[in-house]
Amino acid sequence: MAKYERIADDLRQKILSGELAPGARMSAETSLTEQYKVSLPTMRQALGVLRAEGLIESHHGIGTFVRKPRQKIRRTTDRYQWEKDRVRLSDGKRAATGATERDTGLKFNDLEFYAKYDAIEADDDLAQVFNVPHGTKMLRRLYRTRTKSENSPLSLIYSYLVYDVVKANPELLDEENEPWPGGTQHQLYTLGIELDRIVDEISTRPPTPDEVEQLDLTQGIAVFNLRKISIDTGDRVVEVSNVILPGDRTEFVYMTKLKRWDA
Amino acid sequence: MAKYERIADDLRQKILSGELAPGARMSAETSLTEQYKVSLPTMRQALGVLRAEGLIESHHGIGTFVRKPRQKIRRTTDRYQWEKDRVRLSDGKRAATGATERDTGLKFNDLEFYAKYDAIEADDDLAQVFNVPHGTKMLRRLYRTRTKSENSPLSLIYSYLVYDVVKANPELLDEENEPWPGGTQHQLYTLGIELDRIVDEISTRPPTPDEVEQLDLTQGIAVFNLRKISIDTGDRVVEVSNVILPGDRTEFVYMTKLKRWDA
DNA sequence: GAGTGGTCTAGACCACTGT
DNA sequence: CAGTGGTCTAGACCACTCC
Repeated sequence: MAKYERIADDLRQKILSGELAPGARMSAETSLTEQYKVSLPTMRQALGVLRAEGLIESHHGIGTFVRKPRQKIRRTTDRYQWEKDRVRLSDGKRAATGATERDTGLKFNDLEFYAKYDAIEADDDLAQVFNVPHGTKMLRRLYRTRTKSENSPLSLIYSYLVYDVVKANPELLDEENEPWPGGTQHQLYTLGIELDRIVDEISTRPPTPDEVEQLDLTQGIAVFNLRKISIDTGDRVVEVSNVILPGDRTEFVYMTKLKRWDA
Repeated sequence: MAKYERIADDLRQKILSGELAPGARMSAETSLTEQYKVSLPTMRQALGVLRAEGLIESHHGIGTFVRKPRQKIRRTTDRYQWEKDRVRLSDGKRAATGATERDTGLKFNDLEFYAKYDAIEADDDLAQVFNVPHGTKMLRRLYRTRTKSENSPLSLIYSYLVYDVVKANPELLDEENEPWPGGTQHQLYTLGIELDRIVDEISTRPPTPDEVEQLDLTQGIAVFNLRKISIDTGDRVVEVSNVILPGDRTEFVYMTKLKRWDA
């Protein structure tokens, strides 16, 4: 077994056993090289292994620390029905709280919303999902929600709608109207659209360099890619969202109710 | 910007643009050091970045290759109802095909099953999920399914049942009876248990060194951790599975049907 | 300024694969 | 055997953070 693996194993065991507690500062790299009697690059390779496993994180000029488990965001299956039930409530009640607050347990005032709209032409992928011709004009909406306290972004959302459908209500074309009380389901409601079902496709992949920066990830932490497809009562795809969620903070919970056997 | 980042950016662009096609063999490291006029460790650092992004993979003694996108396993929401519907079919029909074949599109004969049973005492986590005392005797079942063609494992499954519940049917205590036609839902049926609902909790994390080996992953590829909780018609937790799935091959699809607004 | 992690080098040797 | 990637060293310099 390689030296760096032995060192990584040793340090991993110390972390998992609690000898090195979450949040604890580790010895400096130069000091560790003396302890383990190896060269600096070898020591750094060992630490790189633990970093990729999400066990430690290093901060330039400060030190290397044992990583604390992060607060999970639970995204549950009943979220969508909850949103639908709220669509026809009064404006005030809808504005009081949103789905993000529900997932995180945070308050409206803890969060900072950012939205940006633009128009694009449907690429092959979008054209296929929406079942519209390639090049169809689409409204693309970009959302970012950050917590004020930690200044940590919760997700990156890219939402797509067919432009000609949306323009029936010009208020929906203006990003200044975000955050919209009641969210997308209420926005669609103003167009006379009722949702029949929502399909979630969940995959995971390594983050792009851009996402590492935007979501404040450390090396080795994957992202969830959630594609959410909303289908209306006429079996038409009316909205598609790509939601990028940090893998270390997110948990999905889906409940499948089964039919009873006939008596 | 650091040298290794410039090199990684350059190679990444070549891969994404298709100049380096999927499956293509890259120049040897020593050759790349000459091209980019850097030292070997720096070159290796650049390649390490791309490896962590899942774009390339290296094989000792052979070379470094552009990674091909892998065939996805789709795990859909209607899988559980499909399993339940099959529980009361004849033995022959149940034996003909299983849920794994359904997810992957493979045939029974393409797959190699492995099961190992043992008895353990419930730790805090299991005791809480099952709502039984700490230390309760549990049947732990370990499953591995591999494709014969690729010899690539599809998942690692750890399934837990309360021992005293299972022992009513001694056949369920013997791993030699696996693969059991109709799977866990049919096994529970022989105990007189009918499932009411199944809750899936999905999270993602970096693989442990053991999982990297078992699932044939490369550095930087996360795993899905699916905790599947089966609840019977008496609101009792009857089975819990932890399923470890390779992040680069798996996609979850969940459909949420919404109630209609009152007319 | 002192201490930390981040980058980089030139060169050595080893381990694995295929011929 | 030749060619490949994997490991390791000793030492240098830089960039960042805190005091």
